[in-house]
Amino acid sequence: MTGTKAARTRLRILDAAASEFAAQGYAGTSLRRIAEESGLQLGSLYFHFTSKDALLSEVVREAVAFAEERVSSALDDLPAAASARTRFSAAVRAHLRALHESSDRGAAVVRIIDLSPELTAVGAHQHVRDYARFWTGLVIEAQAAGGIPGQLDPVITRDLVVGAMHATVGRRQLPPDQVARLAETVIGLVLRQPLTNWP
Amino acid sequence: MTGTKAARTRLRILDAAASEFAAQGYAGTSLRRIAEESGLQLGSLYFHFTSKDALLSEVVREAVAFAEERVSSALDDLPAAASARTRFSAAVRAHLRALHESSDRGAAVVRIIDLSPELTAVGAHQHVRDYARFWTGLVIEAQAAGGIPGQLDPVITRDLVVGAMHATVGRRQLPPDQVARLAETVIGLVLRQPLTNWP
Amino acid sequence: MTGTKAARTRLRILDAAASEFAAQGYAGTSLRRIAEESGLQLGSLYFHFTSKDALLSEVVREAVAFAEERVSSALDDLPAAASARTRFSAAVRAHLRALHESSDRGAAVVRIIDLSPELTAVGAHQHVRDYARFWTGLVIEAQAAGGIPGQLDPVITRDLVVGAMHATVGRRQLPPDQVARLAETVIGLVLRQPLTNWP
Amino acid sequence: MTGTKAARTRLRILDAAASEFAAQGYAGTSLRRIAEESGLQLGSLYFHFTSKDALLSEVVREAVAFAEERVSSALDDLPAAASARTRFSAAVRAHLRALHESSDRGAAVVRIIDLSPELTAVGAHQHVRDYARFWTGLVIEAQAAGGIPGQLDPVITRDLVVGAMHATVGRRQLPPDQVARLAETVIGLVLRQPLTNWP
DNA sequence: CATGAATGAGATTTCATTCAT
DNA sequence: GATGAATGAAATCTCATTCAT
Repeated sequence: MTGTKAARTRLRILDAAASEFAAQGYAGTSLRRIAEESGLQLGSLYFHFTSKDALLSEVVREAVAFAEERVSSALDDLPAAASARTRFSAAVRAHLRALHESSDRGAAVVRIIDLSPELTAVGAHQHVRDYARFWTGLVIEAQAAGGIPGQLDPVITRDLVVGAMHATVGRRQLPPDQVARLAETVIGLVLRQPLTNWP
Repeated sequence: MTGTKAARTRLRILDAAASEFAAQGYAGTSLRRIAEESGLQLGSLYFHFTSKDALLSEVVREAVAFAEERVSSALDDLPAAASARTRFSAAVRAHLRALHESSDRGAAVVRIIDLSPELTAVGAHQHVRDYARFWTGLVIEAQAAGGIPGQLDPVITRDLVVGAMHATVGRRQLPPDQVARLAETVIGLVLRQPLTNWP
Repeated sequence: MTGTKAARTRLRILDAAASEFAAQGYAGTSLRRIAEESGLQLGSLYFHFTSKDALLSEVVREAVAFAEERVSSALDDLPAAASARTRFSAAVRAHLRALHESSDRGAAVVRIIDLSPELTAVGAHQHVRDYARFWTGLVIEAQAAGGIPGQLDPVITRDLVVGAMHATVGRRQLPPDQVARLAETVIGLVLRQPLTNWP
Repeated sequence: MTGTKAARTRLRILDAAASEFAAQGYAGTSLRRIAEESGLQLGSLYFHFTSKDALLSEVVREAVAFAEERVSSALDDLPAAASARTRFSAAVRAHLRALHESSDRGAAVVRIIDLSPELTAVGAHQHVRDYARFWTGLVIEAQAAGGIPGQLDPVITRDLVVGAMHATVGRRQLPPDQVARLAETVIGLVLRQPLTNWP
């Protein structure tokens, strides 16, 4: 087993919380439901998290870290000489896969990040900002390589690209092949690259 | 005076509700706050709307109608011979202006549409779907004219483009010139057209 | 037409109120529903009645008067030489018919009289008390004639007999032949008279 | 101590609820008052009962069980050879004592059973029906023994007898000797037995 | 005669949170 | 580590009532 009993319970809570936050938003999520989903009594949550806000903060932190780690390792898997277009494409694919993958971990970020005044109050925006900066870099690389028009503002462009990807997350989970189609469409639209892996 | 007394009160409520829904989401919005913003007592809301759901439904209906009307009339203002690229660009500009302008009326749609299981329950998705179909048409036109790669799925593409625009709506309202920059960036990214009106 | 327009509206309100009070009790009855049933707007009720209590008071007064009138005239229709048993039997039949007859006028009394602390507050108990005293007389007559055991307390007995009759009023209305069966059973039980009009 | 802390609180709530339901009816009863009478905060009720309906259901169930148990054990205390008249009389005495005694536990049933559409919704009518069937048996026994006219319909008769007893329950509680007088009057009226225990 | 618009109090229910055990 | 019991505030909604028109 991984870690102590407390650590495993903690994970169950985070899973349940991510799922609820993703599906109902911050205000729409009740701790009672999270407790039920975790197989705990309501009061027991407070042994693991000090408040609803703290729980949200952790969920967001984990979810961003999850996406970041996926994208980073996808880039690391590329040959050192990979082109900026290849790197950008790989990042898009990894990010979309992370968003749509199991257990709502990814979805949670997206759906909540935009909508919650609570996030700022909770100080979780820092994680998000770091990750965003990372994407700005990818955009600038792609512009330098001619994959994205150079005269566009890189920050605005990054917001549009990331926003477009986030908009693909819905309440139902998509099967992997549809996620792949999404990724190729993003790439085709943004980089104007001929599509790969396309049926 | 515009309309009856009730009609004016109704408008005040809808304004307040749009603003609250946009800022706090459905679950996070309290009718008490809407009442306060409208200068009414809580109970008085129920003279004008039968429930919170009904209020949401009306807000969404009005907001979508507002955006639709803006975009339609922007297209109608174009010369009959306008190219598909011109039409697409005009639509993007009008849509973004509608979203960022006019006391959250537009913003409400965006921020809520994605997050609310309530919308479906409330039957407001129909308005949204109609408007979405309208954008699919614009994408197909642009593809036929070579402004958007023809091999991309038009529905997915439409979701990405509209999603990118919606992601630009934040909690604070943007000044008109920033909205214009957003629009030109979207156009530059999607149509790869040389930017116009750019400082 | 009977009376002025106001008088006719007043009747519609009383009918609706009797029906609602009978079915839902005092607290469970809402003026809005009464207004709807009467084809009026809520506020318009107050032109005819000064409060919910006043409306209740009127309904009870009318309902008791209705039953009283029915029973009195049934007794008046008897030959002057009619026996006490005959008179008692006729009263039972008339009372039960009044209770189960159309438009809830009768039912209203029964179902509300017992349950409402409001009745006392509203001063409507006087009508009820008068009618009750009338029944005490009938019981005493029947005792004198040997139809009811003489050693029983007439007031308690009256409460039991009237209570038994009232218990027959339910939420659904009974067809006339079932009301007749009820009446003959009451008579058979209380007076031990051979049943009449029995199939 | 009797049972856990929760069990004791639950009892306090049920007592308060029975008293309120009996005095004010279902619609007229406010949970806030029940909470106050129980020495709890309003919200705390929901730890013990999921809704007002559930509370009503429990009160009725308990009250019927209480009356049933009293009557059953009164019959069990009789010699095996006791006559039907004796059994019927004992049942009447026990039922009336149960109704008028013990902090509204009994009264609650009576006053609510008739008036509440809610009872059906709440599924509590089953308990009531079972108890009613039990009384039908007593009536039939008494008819066989000649205590009640054999030609009367036993179900209607049972409704009348039980209805008469229920009508004796008022808002104020009666002292034991008055309850005894009531019982003897019912017996004298229904069975035409010479009265016993009579001052 | 009747409506339209609003009020303020109160209803039931749900919530995040606490703390003794 | 976790539960059981309770709290107090806030949520949505309904109610009887008022009064200008």
